[in-house]
Amino acid sequence: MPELPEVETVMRGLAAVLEGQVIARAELRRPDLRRPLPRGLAAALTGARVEGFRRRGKYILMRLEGRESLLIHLGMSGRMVARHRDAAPVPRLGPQGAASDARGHNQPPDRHEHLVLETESGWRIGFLDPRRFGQLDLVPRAAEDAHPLLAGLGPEPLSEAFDLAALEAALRGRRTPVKAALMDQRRVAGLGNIYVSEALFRARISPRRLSATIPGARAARLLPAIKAVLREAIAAGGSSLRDYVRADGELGVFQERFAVYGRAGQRCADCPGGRACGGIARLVQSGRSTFYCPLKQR
DNA sequence: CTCGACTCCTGCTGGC
DNA sequence: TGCCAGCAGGAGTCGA
Repeated sequence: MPELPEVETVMRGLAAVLEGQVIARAELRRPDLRRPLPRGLAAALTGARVEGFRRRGKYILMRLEGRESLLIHLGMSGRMVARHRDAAPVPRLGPQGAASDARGHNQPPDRHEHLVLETESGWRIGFLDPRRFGQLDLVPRAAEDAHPLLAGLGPEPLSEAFDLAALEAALRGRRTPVKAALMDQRRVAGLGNIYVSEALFRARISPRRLSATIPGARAARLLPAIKAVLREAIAAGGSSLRDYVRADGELGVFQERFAVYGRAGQRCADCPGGRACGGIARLVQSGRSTFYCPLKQR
């Protein structure tokens, strides 16, 4: 589910309620997600003060007072939901993210809520992940970036270090479609299926074009396209399609500004006049849907 | 090394 | 109405 903008938004929501707070209680409700969770996870969280957060690619790092950080990956369907004990009941999310009228009280615990944190100040944070593609781990603070899940990640696309030379280096010489190269977290960290499609549309580059042919003028268009679409999506609170909600329960709204993602058959924005635009096309690459305008993207 | 195919898991949607 | 194939924002593993 979540790509960099959604992860960034979730992290900010968590920081707003957890920074400086002490975790009074931590309950792990199952021993594994896709993989076994570290033993002692709940014990390590209980009683710890949360010092701060940072994001690396699609991973969130929650720094605990002491020697460890909690590493969080939301996978496809992971959500973090923060609620204060004094708040009014929050309606359950139904299909399409629509709120049902179910009352918050006396509901059975959500069977997909795998970790629950409660702070001394009354906040309750649930980690929910129906598909269980997410990951949680404890990582020594002194060597966060050496964690196996983080060590191989490519540059942060919104960092200054991610400049034209860095993008070209990531794409140069690769004989795979540029779509796949940009999805590869070892090349650039944080892009996923939505924002790759959107960035390629903005840069007028076909997702089928070989990565090796991008360096040069095309990379010069692609770099600002990547940065802009990510920045705009963060400003919009991410994109809410199915599972994703912000930690505060609000929905992101960037999905309303998708130019191509999920819009097969529709006309793309300001397609050149004269020739008939066949509309936005959908194709499958590496088993994932790609959306693009065959006329504008070359 | 590099690739695509397959796999993990649950839930929703759309077509019959 | 009910059933079921297909699809979903991710990423590790495997074999060619």
